[in-house]
Amino acid sequence: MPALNPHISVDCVILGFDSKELKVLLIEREHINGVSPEGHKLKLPGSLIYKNEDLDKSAYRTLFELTGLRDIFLKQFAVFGNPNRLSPQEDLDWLRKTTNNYQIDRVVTIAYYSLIKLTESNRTPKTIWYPVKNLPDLIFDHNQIIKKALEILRNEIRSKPLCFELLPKKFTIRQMHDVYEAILDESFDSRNFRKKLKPLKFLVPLQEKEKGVNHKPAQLYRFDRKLYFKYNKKRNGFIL
Amino acid sequence: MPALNPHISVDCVILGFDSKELKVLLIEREHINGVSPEGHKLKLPGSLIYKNEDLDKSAYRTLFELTGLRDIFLKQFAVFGNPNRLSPQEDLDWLRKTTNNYQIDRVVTIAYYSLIKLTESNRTPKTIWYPVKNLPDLIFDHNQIIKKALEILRNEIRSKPLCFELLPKKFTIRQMHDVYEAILDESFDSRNFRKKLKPLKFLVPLQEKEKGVNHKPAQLYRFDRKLYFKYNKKRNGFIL
DNA sequence: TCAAAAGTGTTCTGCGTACACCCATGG
DNA sequence: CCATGGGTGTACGCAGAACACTTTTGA
Repeated sequence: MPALNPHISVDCVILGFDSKELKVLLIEREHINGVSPEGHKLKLPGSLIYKNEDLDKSAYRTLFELTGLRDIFLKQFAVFGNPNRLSPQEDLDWLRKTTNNYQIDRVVTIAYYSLIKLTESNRTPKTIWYPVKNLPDLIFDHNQIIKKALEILRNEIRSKPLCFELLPKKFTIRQMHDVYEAILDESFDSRNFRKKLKPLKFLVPLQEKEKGVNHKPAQLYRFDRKLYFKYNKKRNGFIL
Repeated sequence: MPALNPHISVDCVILGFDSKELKVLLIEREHINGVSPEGHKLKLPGSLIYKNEDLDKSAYRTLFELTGLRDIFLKQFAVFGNPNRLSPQEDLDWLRKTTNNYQIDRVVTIAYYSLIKLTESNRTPKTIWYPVKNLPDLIFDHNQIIKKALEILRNEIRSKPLCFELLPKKFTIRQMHDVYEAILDESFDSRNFRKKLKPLKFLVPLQEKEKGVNHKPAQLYRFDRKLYFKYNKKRNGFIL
């Protein structure tokens, strides 16, 4: 294993949508000598970077190691560098014990966020998906990191095609609608919402409809990224 | 002097407006033993942080020490952590020589941007204001940092009251207009521009007009920050 | 036949945009 | 009296917002 850089870490705020609400991926603080520290505190997936590792690479690696997730979009969104962020003392003690050979003093963390669709397949034993409303107390400043991620997401989702990260490849208009409502915590008239989507050429209707629902089955669409970049080079606001 | 943390630095992209174009504050790379290194390379004001120093504090301190500027708004906007960013070798050699007692290996830098009005008073001997178009080659990845700062600024200035940072306390509509044109590199119809500003209650007209100009003197305004926050809590787009 | 969501159109209002002329001042 | 920018108003088109009913399916 390469040497760690004990001054800099990455933390990932992975947000998922289960067709109802927005959830964040948390993991249990690793046990020390097989014993769980008091309180079973939860944390974001994250770790110290390696000495010669690019920050983005480190974020992808960490996420994969801790959750098995890979090939998902990750975006750096903020830095948390308060000299006292490794508190309370109990949390710092835990960190020191789980990184044996390093003298941990102060760690500046680079925070990333990501969006993924939530299916049974990413509910591994290691990962806990927690609704973003009413989170429990997390380790260090992780509550604050999530809060900031949500603020940034709410701004970016209005002008970038982020919602497709939260949806399956084939999706219905209703699903898009629900994503926007869940993230922005605001409700949208479905007729007006559809009207806005109609002219968007990068929403390609498929020769396929929803199945096995006890109501009129909805048209399925896919997102065409190429068309998006072709027609939206200058576009400022995407939806709403 | 407190101990430095040789792993983390801050760099400040200070943008100024001289009523014509946007300029960025650069400083000369410090001399080594009184001898200027070859090429007289320029750099952003920035330095390593102290061991126990908050990142924002460090940015304010650094800026003050290197340029004499204080009490200006500074905002963290990105992190640059490429393991090879301290290149070319010549630049790294220079950095090592000017921070004698520290072993510099890899430095992750936290970048801040700021906006100020450009007057004779901030043109100190130490500072060089360089038009952001056609910058020379700067040290390390500083060209890239400035490019990113401009991208972010161009987005933020549309939805936040940043333009007032670039203007004197008393300003005319024309001056605001020029700021937007300079930053967004786009031209605006002056009648429509004024029309958009009319309803904004936080633009308070003063009992005072421009003086000493050889044309009809313009109304002076001030920006009322309290009114801004009162009326714009939910407002999404500010101008344009 | 019922429940549940899909899908469709019109009207009104407000905002962005295009565009031309007279006004006040200093030189 | 001239040059320079300050300051004003109107008409058009598009886009957002409000709002109700018919359709298709599974149970």
